[in-house]
Amino acid sequence: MQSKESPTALKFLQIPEEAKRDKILNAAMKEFRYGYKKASTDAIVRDAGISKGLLFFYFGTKQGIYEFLLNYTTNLMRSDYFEMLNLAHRDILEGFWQMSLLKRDICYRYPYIYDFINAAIIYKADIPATEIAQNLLSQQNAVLSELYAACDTSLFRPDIDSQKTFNLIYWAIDAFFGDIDSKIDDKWNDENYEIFLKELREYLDICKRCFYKN
Amino acid sequence: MQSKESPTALKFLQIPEEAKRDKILNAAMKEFRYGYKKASTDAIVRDAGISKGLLFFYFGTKQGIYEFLLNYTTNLMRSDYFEMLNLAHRDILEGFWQMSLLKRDICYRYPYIYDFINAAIIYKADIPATEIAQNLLSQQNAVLSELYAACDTSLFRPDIDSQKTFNLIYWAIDAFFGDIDSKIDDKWNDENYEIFLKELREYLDICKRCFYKN
DNA sequence: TAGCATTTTGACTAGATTAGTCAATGTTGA
DNA sequence: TCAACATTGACTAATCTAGTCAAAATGCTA
Repeated sequence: MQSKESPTALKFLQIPEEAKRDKILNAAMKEFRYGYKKASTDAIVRDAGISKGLLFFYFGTKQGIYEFLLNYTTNLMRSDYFEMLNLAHRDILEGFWQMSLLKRDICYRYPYIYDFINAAIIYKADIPATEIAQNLLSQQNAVLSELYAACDTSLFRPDIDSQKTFNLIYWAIDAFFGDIDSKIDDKWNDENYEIFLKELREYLDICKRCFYKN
Repeated sequence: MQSKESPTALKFLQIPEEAKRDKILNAAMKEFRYGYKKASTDAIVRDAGISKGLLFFYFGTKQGIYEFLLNYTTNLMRSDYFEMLNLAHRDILEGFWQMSLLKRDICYRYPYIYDFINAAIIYKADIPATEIAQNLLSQQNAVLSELYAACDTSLFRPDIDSQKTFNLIYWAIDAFFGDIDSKIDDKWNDENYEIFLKELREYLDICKRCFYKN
């Protein structure tokens, strides 16, 4: 009853060990970081520690891997962003704080997920299944707009353009993540988690003091 | 008297037309954007509009191209940063303003130079001639430290850590550049130059009002 | 005009890499 | 013991790789 071509990569989803699944996903995200064409399936299997045959047993084709990855990451981000939007106070700094916690969790599990998603957006030229990538892009932009719309800008200093204030806060957090990422080689672990949270909180406090009323 | 192996790519520097030189440099930077191994010399010549033979006539080997590029960009950045440090007022916002003007000029001429340099720093693993790349990295870090050292932090609000204030300003400018880059497809031209300057100035003014005394 | 040096070409090579296959082997549970 | 499934890795044909080189184009001098 089960077709040979498995468009939803059923076989892959049936792997019982989550750790193995994630190892394959991470290897694939890492390799697709620079777009579709430059990625090598040999490199993926080498990195994931599985055989060539198994990868194609799971996904059928290279394009199959890529499309599964696009869907997987899109859904992951979508559910997390929705959660964030629900949690978010109208105080945008609290919203960003929640988002940062989610982002940190995602990056801990999938260190290359943002690289992968950015590549999908930037290098759409050499990528198949563009509709999905396009969706992803508009979705990402939509989240920022929604956040801004939900944000109580009356908390901001009245003498400064609130969209620009919003951008400055967003950029600060984004750059802080980038800075941390470049400093940590083995990416995230539990001991630098606390340091990270403490420092991030300090930056958010500065933003509050500088960009908010009083 | 002239050796067959030309380590300094003399032949290339002797090209009279600057436009042709830049076209080759840009094609190479674009292709080396993801590190050394993933770059294809075929792609470079295709993009630069020259023949395969000519590229190797200029640079000898693929590694020759890469090393020349590393040297070229390092020197370019070094001279510009030195100029900036001289120009920089002790008011860091004015220093960043000068830096932004230089950066814009560089990106106008070499759209992929920052991608190239970042790749050299991040993916040092797959790159030959690591000493040069290492130099580049420490140089880049040194510039930020020098800027901070030269900066008159007494202009900042006294109730906020001045290193963090410095970082926030730097990050804002950096993210602003990134944001502009992602919006402009054909990168820079003369008409969006004015818009860019105006908006950047606005962000710097906000920084002044929020992070400086009074 | 001829003649020489320099610049430029692109077809060519040998070797590496590519996505994808498949018969064989390992593993599981009943 | 056996059958269903998971996993392997050597293998292929096609493409891509860095680098070569004889030939052609161009510029320069006289």
